Amino acid sequence: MPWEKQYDETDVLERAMEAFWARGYEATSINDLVAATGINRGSLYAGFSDKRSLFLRALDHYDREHRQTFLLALERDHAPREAILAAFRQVVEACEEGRNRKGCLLVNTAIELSLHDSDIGDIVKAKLEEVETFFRARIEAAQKEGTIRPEIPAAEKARVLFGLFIGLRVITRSRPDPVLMASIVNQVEALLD
Amino acid sequence: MPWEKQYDETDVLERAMEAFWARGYEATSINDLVAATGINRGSLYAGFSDKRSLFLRALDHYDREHRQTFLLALERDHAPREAILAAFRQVVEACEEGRNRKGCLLVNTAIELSLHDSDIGDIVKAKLEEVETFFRARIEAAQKEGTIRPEIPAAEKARVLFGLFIGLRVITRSRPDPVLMASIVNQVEALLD
DNA sequence: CGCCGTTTGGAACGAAGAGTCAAAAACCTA
DNA sequence: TAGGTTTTTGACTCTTCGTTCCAAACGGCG
Repeated sequence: MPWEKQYDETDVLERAMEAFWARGYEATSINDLVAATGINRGSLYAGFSDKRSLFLRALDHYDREHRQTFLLALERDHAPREAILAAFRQVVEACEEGRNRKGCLLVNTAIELSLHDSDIGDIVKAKLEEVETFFRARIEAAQKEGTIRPEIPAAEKARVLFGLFIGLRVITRSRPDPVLMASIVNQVEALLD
Repeated sequence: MPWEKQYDETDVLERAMEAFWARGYEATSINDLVAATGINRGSLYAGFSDKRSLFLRALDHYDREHRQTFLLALERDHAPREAILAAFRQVVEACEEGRNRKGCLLVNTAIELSLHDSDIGDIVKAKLEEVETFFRARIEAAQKEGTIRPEIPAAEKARVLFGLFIGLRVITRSRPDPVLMASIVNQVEALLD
């Protein structure tokens, strides 16, 4: 019967994701992916069909292991209002400590591929909408709790936070200036008052 | 003596810029550029050295003809406070009319190339800082005029507007939802009160 | 008119791109 | 231990990439 693959699929996806995240889709060659994942060219094709399919899997991996994990952790560890603040603060923190200067793979992909690959565009759009939904849900929960004023329009504010968050992710990749990032975090606090 | 070039350099730069703007640097091949500009491969190399140099020139052309022209027109045609609002409104308008779904070349480039090409990174950073400066200068002018309250910290607010503006430009390229964009414009009004 | 230096156009180059294939290696079952 | 199946491997194809080169076309100046 079939025997087990020599590589761990999740491991390969993680490394491929890192490569795409760092350089983007077009600038990452199959050779780069072979080097990054450590498995052979043929095994890559046998296991993941082609470059685009691998990218799709890597993007999905990113969404689950980063975007979703990130938001769930915030939801779990913080009160609703603080969760929103923590989302911004943690991104800034990771950037300043050099842990993440690559921005957000979903945002990077939105810019690189959304316009010309509508399948990917739809995926990215759907996943990013969940970020907006996260903000809205936290605002509504905070309003129930009494930590955000009830007359604030949750959906509208969530959209603004979403826009500001996207801006911040671009900034972390291209101009990680602490002063600039601090101003944005401050504004988030103000937005919730 | 040498005779005049058969093509208009500015014209070629404009078309090359459009190509890079639509697809990004890596995804635009020399063949694409030959097709887009209408001039021959050899003439492209004779006139612009190589792909990267042509991109640099196209980026500079974008900065002058779009970013700078855009901001100067706002400064000329609007009162300080309204100029800020108009900046956001005009971007949304152009997007909704389908005139510009390509986002901003500087923002797109910030994400695609800033991290791995520091020359380009520096240029993009400098040009984008002028957007932030525009916001700050308009706020300060409005404060002198009395149309924005003097106790608002101009530099800090300008940084927030800058972040929100970047977010909006990403959104115009990847998820041009009128409701989403309207919320952002509304928030800008609120920010200036 | 004929020379000179540029521009032009397209063929041609080597390198690198994505993707394929067949033989060897590896594991599981018997 | 031997057979059957699947993964692994790296050499291979074919295309496209960015770039170069050179002969032909051209316009101004003597």
